[in-house]
Amino acid sequence: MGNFEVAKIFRDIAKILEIKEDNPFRIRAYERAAQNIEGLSEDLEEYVRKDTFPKIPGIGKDLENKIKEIINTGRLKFYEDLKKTLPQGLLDIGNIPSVGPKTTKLLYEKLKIKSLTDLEKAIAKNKLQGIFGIKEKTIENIQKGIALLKRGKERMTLAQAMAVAEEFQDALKKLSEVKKMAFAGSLRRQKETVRDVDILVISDKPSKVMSAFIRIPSVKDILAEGATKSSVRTKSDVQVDCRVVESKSFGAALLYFTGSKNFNIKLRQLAIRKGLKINEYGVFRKNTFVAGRTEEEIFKKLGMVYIEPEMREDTGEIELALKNELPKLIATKDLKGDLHVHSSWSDGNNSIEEMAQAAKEFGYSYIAITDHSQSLRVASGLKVADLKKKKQEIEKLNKRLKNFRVLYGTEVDIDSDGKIDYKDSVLKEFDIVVAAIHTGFKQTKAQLTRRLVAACKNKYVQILAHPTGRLWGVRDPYDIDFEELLKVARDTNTHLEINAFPDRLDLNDLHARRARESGVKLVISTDAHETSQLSVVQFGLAVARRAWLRKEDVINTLSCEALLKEVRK
DNA sequence: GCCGTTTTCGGCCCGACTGTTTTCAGTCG
Repeated sequence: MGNFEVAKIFRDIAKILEIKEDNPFRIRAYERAAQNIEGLSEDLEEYVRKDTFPKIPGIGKDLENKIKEIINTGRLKFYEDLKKTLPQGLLDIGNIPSVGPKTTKLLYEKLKIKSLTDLEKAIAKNKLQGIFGIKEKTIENIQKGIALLKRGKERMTLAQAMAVAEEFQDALKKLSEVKKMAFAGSLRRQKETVRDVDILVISDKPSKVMSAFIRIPSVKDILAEGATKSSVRTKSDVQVDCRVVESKSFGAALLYFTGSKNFNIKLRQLAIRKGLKINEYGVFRKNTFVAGRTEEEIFKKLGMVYIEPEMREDTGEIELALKNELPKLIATKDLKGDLHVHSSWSDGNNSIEEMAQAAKEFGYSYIAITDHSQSLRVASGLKVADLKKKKQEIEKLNKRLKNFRVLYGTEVDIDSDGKIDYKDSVLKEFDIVVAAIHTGFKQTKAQLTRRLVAACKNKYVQILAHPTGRLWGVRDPYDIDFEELLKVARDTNTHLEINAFPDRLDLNDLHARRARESGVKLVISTDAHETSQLSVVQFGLAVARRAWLRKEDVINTLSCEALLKEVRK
C-alpha cells in the first residue's frame, strides 16, 4: 500500500460523505489529507515501519490511526463499512463534470439511478425532464459531461500545457485592452502534469477581453462566459480559464489564481487571525483595501517573505516563510552546463561541434557528449574501436573553442545483471560516465534495485540517468527500492539525474526532494538529441524547484573544474 | 476531522457563473 492508495481511500471517503451530506468540514479534512499525502516525498509505509510518524499538515490522531490501519492490514474498516451504505456507481456519477454530490443524490433518490449506465438509460428515456430543478439545459450539460468523462481526458504534461497557454498568450497580447497578462494555476506552479490552463489578464475593459478570449480560433466550446471570468475548451480538449481584474488587484488575483487550493486556504486563515481578509481583489482590513498590487506586498502584509509559486503546496513552506527560513531555489542562471546530450556519433541529429556551439550560445560553459554504449544497437551505441576517434575529435575541438569545454562522456548501458557495458579500462578514459537502464524493465523490484546498486558501486560511474525509467504515456516508473538506492548513491558519491525531457521528468519532484533530504546530489540534464532540445532544461529546472533544490544541491551549477573534482570524489 | 500568538471548543476561505424554483443553491476553482 503506497501513498497514492491511501490518498485514494481518503478521497473516496470524502466523496461518499459528500453524497451523504455529512459535515462539510469533515469532508474537507479528508480531501485535504488526501492531497497532502500525495505531495509527501517519503513513503507512509516507511514511517509506519519505523514507527516514526511525523507531523503532517491536516493529519491528526484519527487519520494517523486510519493510515496505520491501511498500511498494516491493507484495508480500512471504516471505509469498507461506509462503502456498503451507498451503491458504488454513485461515485462515477459524481465524477461527471457539472454533476456534484447534490445532483447525484437527487438522481439516486428520485429515479433510483445507481450507475453511469442507469443515468444514460434514464436520459435516453427522457426520465430526467421534470425532476425538481432539472430542465433541458441541465440534461444537456450532463450529457456533455458524460461524453467528456468517457473520453477520459487525462492531465497533460507541463510542456503540452505550456504550448496551449502560449497560443492564447499570443492571441491576447494583440489586444490593446490587455495591459498585462500572466499564467497562473498549476502551470505557474510548474507541476509535472496540468489539468487546465489558467490565464490572468489586467484590463480596464474586461468585456472586450472576454469577448475576444472566447473567439480565439482554437476554441471549440464555451463552458462559461461572464463579465470578468470565462472558460473554454479547445479543439484539443484542453480547458482554458481566463480571469480579468484591474491593476490594483493584480497581485491578489495572481496569488488567488495560482493556488494551490490548500495553500490559499491556509493563507486566508492566517489573514483572518491578523484581522485581515484576502480575496482575489486584495487584502482588506474591515472594508479598507490595504494591499493587492503585487504578491510581494501581500506576503509582507502577512508578515512573511515571498514564497515561490513552485513551493505553494502547503507542505511546510508557509511556516518557513513566517520565520524567513525558506531555501533559495535554484534558478536558470545557476546552470553552467549539460551533462547528458547525444551527438550523431550515436543516435543524435547534430555533430559534436554543433551541439557545443548551441550550448555555448545557450550560456553554458561546458557540455558532456554522452553517446550510447556498444550494446544499445537500436541507438547506434559506440563500439570501443570508435571511441578513440570520438575522443580525438573532442580534443581537437577543445583546442579551438574559447571559454568552453566539451567533456568526453558516455551514457553506458547497465545490462540485465547490473554489469556495465564497457570495461573499467575503457570507462576510466571518460570525463563523464552516465549509466542507465535501457532494457529488462519488467524485472522484479529486487532485481532492478540490484542492477542500479551495482552501477553505483562501479567506481567509474558518476551519474545515474533517468533512474526510475518512467516514460510518459508509454511506461510507468519501474518499481525499485528507492530508499536503498539513495543510501548506496550517498555512500558511493553517485549523482542522480533529473532528466528534463518532457515525457521523462525522471527523477520526479517527490523523488528529487527525497534525494536532497538524504544528502544525495543531483544533476539536471536534458538528454538532448539535437541542438533545439537543450532548452527543455526548463522542465528539469521546474522539477528541481518543486523539490526545493538549492544551487548547492545540483552539481551542474559548478564550474567545469569544480564539477570534475566533484564527480571524481 | 483538524487545529490553536483570541484556543482543547468552536470555529473552519472566498467569490464567479449557471440554471432555475426569479432569489439562490449547486458547482467549480
